[in-house]
Amino acid sequence: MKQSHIPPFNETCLVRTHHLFRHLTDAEIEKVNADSEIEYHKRGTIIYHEGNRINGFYCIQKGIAKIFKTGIDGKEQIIRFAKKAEIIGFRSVLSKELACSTAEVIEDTISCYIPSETLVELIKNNGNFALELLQLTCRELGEANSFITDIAQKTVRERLAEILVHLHQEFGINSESVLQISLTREELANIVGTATESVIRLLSEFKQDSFIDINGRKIKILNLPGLMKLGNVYN
Amino acid sequence: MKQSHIPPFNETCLVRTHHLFRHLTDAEIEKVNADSEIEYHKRGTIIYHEGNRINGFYCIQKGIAKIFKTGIDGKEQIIRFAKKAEIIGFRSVLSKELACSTAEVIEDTISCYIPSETLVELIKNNGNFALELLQLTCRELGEANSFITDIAQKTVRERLAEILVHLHQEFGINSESVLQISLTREELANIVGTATESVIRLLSEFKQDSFIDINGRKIKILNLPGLMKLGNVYN
DNA sequence: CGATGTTTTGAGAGGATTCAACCACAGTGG
DNA sequence: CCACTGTGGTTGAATCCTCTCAAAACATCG
Repeated sequence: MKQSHIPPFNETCLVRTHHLFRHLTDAEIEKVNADSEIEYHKRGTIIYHEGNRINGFYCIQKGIAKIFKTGIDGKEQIIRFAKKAEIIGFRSVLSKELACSTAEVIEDTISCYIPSETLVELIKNNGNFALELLQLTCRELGEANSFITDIAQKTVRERLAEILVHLHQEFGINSESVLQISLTREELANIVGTATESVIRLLSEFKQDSFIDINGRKIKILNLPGLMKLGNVYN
Repeated sequence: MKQSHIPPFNETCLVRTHHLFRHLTDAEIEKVNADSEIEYHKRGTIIYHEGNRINGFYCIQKGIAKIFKTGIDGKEQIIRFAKKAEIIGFRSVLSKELACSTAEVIEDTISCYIPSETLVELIKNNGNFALELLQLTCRELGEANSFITDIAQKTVRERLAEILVHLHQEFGINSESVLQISLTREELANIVGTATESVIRLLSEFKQDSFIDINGRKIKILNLPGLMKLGNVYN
């Protein structure tokens, strides 16, 4: 529960701008803003930890966090990332279980902490909001199911190619075609579900075949369609 | 969309008895019962098919269905099972996408089809129901995430042992310790995410080590704690 | 400039898949 | 009644993908 104390940020949560909250009334937005707190987290900070109780959820305003579960002998499995306008931690809040994943910052975040009572009240009182949140959860569930199928059926090579495509979709590339998210080889391995060394070997193969170019943690996407084909990604 | 026509079943949906629906008012239950239709499906029947639009969801009253996704070259990946009092298909209904999985009956079912409008109305008008459904979805999402971690990190042997434990938890055993769900070797493989031959080999290893006994599709659980240990299952 | 963490590369071991052949059994039809 | 056919289960052997272990090169940072 470490929370970095950094220069004040004189703004309320940007709730108004979040798709999820678009159905809230002015009064409700008022309430959410009043109940919530801005938090600042630096790279490497844990926002919440697997096994702990959490009494609220977070809406990311800026930065990126990785959400992962810890498996046997401590190996982490990255479930997803959360970036601007996405919410994390609500799953455990709603199912009233202890957090079953850890959220760690990989790019300094500003986030908005909203207590669970506020969330539950919104769900109970605002049907459109409840529906919106349900849809969001269902979409996440659908993605999780797809990932299960992929990880069960595809080879490591296919999965790595697919993950690169997904990262491209989710975080985009800059003017030089470099992925806008910087991950260690180990983190990539922990998404794909493989060993770090395998990721390294495959990345350099992809490089040799001109699908990508690598410069440290900067991955330049040279041939997106090629990667999609490699990863059997259709969409 | 094939629907077996079998002897009439003079009852309304057993909505009242479902945990999920406990917060409905009498009027709402009336409405659900009026809107819904009983359907009978025999083993092998498809309740809904991946890629099709579905305009309602199903509440299983009796029997078992397997929910699976179809991966590369048609190999199926079983995501979960649905038995009495569980609902299927609502995910796609709510996220307004085409069905992204197929539901096939593996033990004759009686189910209750409820149109999506009815569901959406309930969510919008009954906050407690919305919350309940959200919690259900969150729990499913949590399970999916655990499964991702397992499938990514455990060996096939561990996963198979774990699946046997899960099936034991979910479907129980009869007086002779035989699992109350009957699956082909291929179906087992499609849960675990492996080849049919691997399942066969491992099952007979488990048998040799007296964890289980096998008689065709009947799997007798002889040493549950042993299986849990084998599969690194803690709970 | 040590010191620690990350990335690379190599070699060997092993787990899991694939391919192939074979058996058991039930249902079909001549 | 029995050959015929199809599905599900089993076993063996060869192959290959992936992991593990080990060591070295790099990088980053106080």
